[in-house]
Amino acid sequence: MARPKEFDELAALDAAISVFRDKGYAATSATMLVEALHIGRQSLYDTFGDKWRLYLEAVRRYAAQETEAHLTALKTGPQSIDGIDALLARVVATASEACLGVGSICEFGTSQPELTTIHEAAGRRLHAAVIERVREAQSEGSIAGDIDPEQAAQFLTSNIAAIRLAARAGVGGDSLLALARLALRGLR
Amino acid sequence: MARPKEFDELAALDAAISVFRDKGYAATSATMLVEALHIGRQSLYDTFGDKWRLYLEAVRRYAAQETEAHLTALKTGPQSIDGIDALLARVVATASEACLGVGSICEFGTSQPELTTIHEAAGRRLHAAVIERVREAQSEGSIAGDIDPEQAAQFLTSNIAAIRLAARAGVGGDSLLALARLALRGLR
DNA sequence: TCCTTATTTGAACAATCATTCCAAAACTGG
DNA sequence: CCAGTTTTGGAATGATTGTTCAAATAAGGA
Repeated sequence: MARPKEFDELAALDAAISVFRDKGYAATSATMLVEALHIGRQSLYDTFGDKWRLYLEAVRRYAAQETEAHLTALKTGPQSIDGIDALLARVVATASEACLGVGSICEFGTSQPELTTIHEAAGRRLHAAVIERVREAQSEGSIAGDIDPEQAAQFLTSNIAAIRLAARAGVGGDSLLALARLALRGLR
Repeated sequence: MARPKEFDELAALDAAISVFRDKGYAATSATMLVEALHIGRQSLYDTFGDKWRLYLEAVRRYAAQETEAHLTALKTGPQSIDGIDALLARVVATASEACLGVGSICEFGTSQPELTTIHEAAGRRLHAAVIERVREAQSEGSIAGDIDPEQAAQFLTSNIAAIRLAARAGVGGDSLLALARLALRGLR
């Protein structure tokens, strides 16, 4: 062995995430990536293959990080509804940065199987956790019992995307908070 | 005067809309546009200027068409709540096609003033109509009186985007309907 | 019918794209 | 200090990008 790896691969991925999240895939050039990751062109291709594979890896990492943060927020509070509330509050608080998940869905829809697989994996994980939390909240009486927990979970995750989209459209923080509050109100 | 125009400019714009709406701006090439619009390259540039101006024109036309359709749906039914219901139902029914508005927001956020202007113009128009309808529904008793009509309107338009985003992510029609129903439930 | 004026068409433009080759520089383990 | 490997930047790849030039085509009005 001689020289070990000189750059942090995960840090480079994070840099890629921040480029892709606000430029999208198509509008991001290899040159932009080289500058943002602070590594040489060849290192980029050696490490990540090509632009598409780097994108997939970035989305994968972003989805994992984001899902983890969501699950952590979900665990908040004495009551289950507090966790759901914390989840939405976190989304509002972080809404100033574009969501790579939303961007990725918008740009590619379900046309790229490799991408869809990533979204579905992260989606299922969050979905299951939200469903469980909704069920608990129902037995605690803070969510109406006549609501299908699965539909409620879909509604919540869908409204998370909606809040982020509204933020990207320029809607202010106060209004985003109102969106979160009304979404919750629908489940009472 | 010599030769009249050989192609329908508005039909060409509609073709441009359908390309941009499912490829996005950056991933759409001039060649793709030429093929989709069924006009020569030069005719395209003579008529629309360049790719960006064509995009702006497409978004403008799409926004106008979509706003009009929304306003029409809003007028439905004996009660005001029926109009709101029809609005959401239409969104669910047409959700299989990508929304150029959502795509445009996702791709550019508020970074392009010319684009933001278009969105805001269409947004204000729909927003005002929804607010009015919400107020009526409140006096008819089908929407809770303690809800701020402005926030309710924002919530509704935001959920319209959410439904379209969910559809783009592959969520089925039944689930989309459930999303619409839960959104409405939040206002009761 | 000829001329004028648009429109269309296809070739050509320079620029940029993602990607690869290559050789020099940088660095660590031995 | 040397060996060996990784990183790096520049040059070059062929393909595609958005855009324009120039000639050909067509349809009024004269």
